[in-house]
Amino acid sequence: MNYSKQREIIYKTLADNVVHPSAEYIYEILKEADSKISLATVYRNLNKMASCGHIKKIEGLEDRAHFDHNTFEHYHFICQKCGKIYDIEKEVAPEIVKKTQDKTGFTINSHDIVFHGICLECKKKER
Amino acid sequence: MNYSKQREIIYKTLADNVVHPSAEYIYEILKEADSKISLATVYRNLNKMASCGHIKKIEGLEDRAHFDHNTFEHYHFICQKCGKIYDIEKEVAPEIVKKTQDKTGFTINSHDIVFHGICLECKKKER
DNA sequence: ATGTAAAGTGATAATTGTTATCAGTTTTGG
DNA sequence: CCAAAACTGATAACAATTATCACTTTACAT
Repeated sequence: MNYSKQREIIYKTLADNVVHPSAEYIYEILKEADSKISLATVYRNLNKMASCGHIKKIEGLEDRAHFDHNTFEHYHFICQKCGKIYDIEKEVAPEIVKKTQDKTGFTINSHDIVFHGICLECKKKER
Repeated sequence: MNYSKQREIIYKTLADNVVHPSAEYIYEILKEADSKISLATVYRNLNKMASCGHIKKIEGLEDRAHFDHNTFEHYHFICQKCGKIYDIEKEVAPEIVKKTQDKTGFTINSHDIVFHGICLECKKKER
């Protein structure tokens, strides 16, 4: 994989964002910063970085995919009210890979956990 | 929700299938059995049944959604070789909801776990 | 430095899974 | 049996993502 200026700014934009942005969102941010980048380039590079493990692709949330520069093993929570995505630490499911491999005999290369519910902020607002 | 013949055969087709079919797959099976059903009807009814909890929608696998008539809480494993989807029992992640709620203060309404890897059958073939 | 092959880009067309629309049909309860 | 609500098939529309392609950059051997 060769170096590319575009890939670099895409990664930086991803890493600087506290949120877990979608491809479109990153594209909009870069457009505002008057970069002449193409949406296709954003998709291309996010996918490329995801498939080589440099970033993480979060699928199965709504309709769009989101990306995460945090490659530590962790999970995600999406608020059904505000749509915000939160990180959940892996300790909530200890030894889940070992247990599943032992039980099934399958080889597990990766796993994803997504929680749906209402976040604290939205719970406070509800009252 | 009114009765409909189409919904009934869609549910039967889903329940009779060991696999976790997609909407398209169910549509093909019904077409072969010379039903004049429409693809839109298949989608409509799968989604309707999913949202009332009669069946389960499995999202975030590849690009298409899959459906499961097994509504017991359980997880899924998708084989990266053959694409087959297997059920994983919930015991691999005990108390995951309670732990996550305690840790975050969020309210969790649902959660999904998807494993990716190689199933036993494909592992045997590899040798 | 320079030439060349491989990799990357922007612009946009194409694809794909899914949903919306709508005129006509079926179901339901009084 | 009748009206209102729900449902259907056919197909258009949609939205996210990917493919295409002519052109530009990058890497690196000479």
